[in-house]
Amino acid sequence: MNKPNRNTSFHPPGVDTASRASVRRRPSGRVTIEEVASRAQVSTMTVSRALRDPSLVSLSARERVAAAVAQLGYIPNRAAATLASARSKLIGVLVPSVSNAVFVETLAGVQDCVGAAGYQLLIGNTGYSPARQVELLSAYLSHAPDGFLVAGIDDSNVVRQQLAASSVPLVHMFDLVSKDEWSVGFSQRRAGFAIGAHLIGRGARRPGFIAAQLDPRTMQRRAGYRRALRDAGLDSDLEVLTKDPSSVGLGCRLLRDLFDAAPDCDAVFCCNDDLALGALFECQRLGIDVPRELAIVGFNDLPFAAVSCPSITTVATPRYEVGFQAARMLLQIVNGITPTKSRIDLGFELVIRQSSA
Amino acid sequence: MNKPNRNTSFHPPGVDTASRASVRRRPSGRVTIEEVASRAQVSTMTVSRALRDPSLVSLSARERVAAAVAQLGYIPNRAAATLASARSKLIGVLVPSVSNAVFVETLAGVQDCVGAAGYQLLIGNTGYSPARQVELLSAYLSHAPDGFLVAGIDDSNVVRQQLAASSVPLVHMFDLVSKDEWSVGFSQRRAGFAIGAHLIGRGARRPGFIAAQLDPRTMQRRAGYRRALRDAGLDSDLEVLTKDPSSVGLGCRLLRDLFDAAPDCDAVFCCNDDLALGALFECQRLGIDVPRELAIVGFNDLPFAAVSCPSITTVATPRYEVGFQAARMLLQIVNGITPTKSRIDLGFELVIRQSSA
DNA sequence: CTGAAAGCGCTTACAG
DNA sequence: CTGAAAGCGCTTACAG
Repeated sequence: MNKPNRNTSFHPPGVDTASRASVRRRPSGRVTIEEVASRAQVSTMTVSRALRDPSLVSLSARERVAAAVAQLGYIPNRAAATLASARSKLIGVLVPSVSNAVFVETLAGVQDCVGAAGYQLLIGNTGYSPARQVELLSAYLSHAPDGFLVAGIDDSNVVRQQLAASSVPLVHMFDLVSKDEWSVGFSQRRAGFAIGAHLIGRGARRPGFIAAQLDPRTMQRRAGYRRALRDAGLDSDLEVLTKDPSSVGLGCRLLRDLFDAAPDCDAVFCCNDDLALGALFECQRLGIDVPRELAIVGFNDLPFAAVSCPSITTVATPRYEVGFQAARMLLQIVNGITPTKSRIDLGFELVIRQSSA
Repeated sequence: MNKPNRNTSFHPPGVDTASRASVRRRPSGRVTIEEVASRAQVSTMTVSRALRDPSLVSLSARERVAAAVAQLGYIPNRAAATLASARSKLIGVLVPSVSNAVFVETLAGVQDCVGAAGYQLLIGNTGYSPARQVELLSAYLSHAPDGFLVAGIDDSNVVRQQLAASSVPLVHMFDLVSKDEWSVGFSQRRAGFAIGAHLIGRGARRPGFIAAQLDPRTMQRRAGYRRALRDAGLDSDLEVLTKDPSSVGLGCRLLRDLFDAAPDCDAVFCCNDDLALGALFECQRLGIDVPRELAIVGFNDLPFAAVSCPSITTVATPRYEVGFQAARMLLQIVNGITPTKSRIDLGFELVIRQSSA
């Protein structure tokens, strides 16, 4: 054993390994790279190399290191590695709502992409609030993430400044921003337009729109949808909007409000599938036949939309892919590779089902 | 400016601040505590104290530090703090499925509890796989989390060893384990029993059970449910089980399978609300009247259960509270406070609605 | 392919 | 209330 005594007040007479009395130690109890090195009869540098890139090290050294690591149960200390290398292997992810099924799948895409490369995620819920964005950002910045992946970031003020000042690379998810920034998403506007066009093509004379939260993406869908109606010479002003957070129950309420406002309404575009499901339930309760009396369209294609009764027409969004591709882009940037395109449009697909057949 | 020159190859003649030629620097570009200290005319220790606990520092020092921090845009480097203090302010959270709405709310509870104390979460998806648990655990261990919060951790083998060896405090969520470990949850078994008893009390003669995933918690619900049936002298063997992951669509399929197996089935306990919703949709498609011909009961009380048509009887589970309380318990342990109870049973509530009225 | 030295940016443990 | 010294456990930047 050539490991020095530590953590002991017992000094065997005659043998004083800590002869330089001023040396103080603060042992953390963890096995360090130094212990692995001494056991493997190599320097700490060789252990470090063997662990990060075995090809840099001779076979015999590699084997001795592996054995020592296994015997000692060595686990590298990332805080030390981060401090020394200025690489945290952490990625900050900011989404408006982690409870929203849409972002849950996006996070899965991100996770699947970065996990293999050994990155961990710091996931933050901005709750659509700019103040919260600023808060989270500074909290995350102290962890020195190698990059940021963000959805629905306020496009003005403090947030952008903070980000720019930190010089941490950032990729936008969902929002297709200006070409001098990085982004992966699709056009909410065009998706909204496609829905409007579908309802018109199907013969709707008095379509309505119901929406909650009223975040920018929702408002873009709305703009596209309204454009389609106006292009066809239809009234686009029939809508029930609320800033309340979206839920199935809210869909029930908004559907009722819509019908109260316009009993002749014959189609409704719900800004997301939860609202559409609520609208469908409410129609069942009110005895309104879907789609004969009222066509219903949702947004996102959540799993239940395909199997409800009737099944729900919706727009399938590439949310998993948005997360995956955005993460891939970020990893490229982090590793000094310039992505070929600064803006990736993943498109969407209108899925016509029974609720508007 | 008493800040030494850095990052420059320009050496003004006569003034050589880096006279000791052997000193090499690897500047990260970040503002450091040293720069704040020199600007505030105090030592780095005073800055450190002012930032962590202002009460340890004189008012004037505090003010100068605050001003310097603001002027320089200083952001503390957590990696350095972690290395020096052996406190990472990171908490590892392992759940079976981050896409499951149940765990999403649990994570929200955890977040709300630890966020205020400045902790960040490392969230991992075990996918109900022991191998994945081991993987995630070692990955997280290198970040030296101050504690772990886990749900559905394999109760045998490697996992527990890893955890014990690391001596990182751990609290179990959902599973109420032995009293010499920490846990917050409720009795799945009793909840299952309550459902069985309810269906019997309501007059069910031929109840069935459908379930997916078949994780331990599901099997505990099943055990309680079966016990209730057997206590009442009913057959408890009518069930359709699959290891496939749960979904609304799967609920449709399992309901059909159940009816194919037993056309006289008059009630069904679905192991969760997604399955129950699918079962309800399928009944609507098949023209089966719920609850007259078939009573349906779900589990978890997800938001849609209260507003579907008919609304769905289910068990309201304290999933947010499980996360919050478990996090609270963990924080106490981390801070050296011994929680009064090692096992907190949060209970559950049977919510009877139209689908089994 | 290998290693000795220095440093990353904080906090601990002392000492005043 | 304040500060100088040492150290946390790695990796960078050199040099062989």
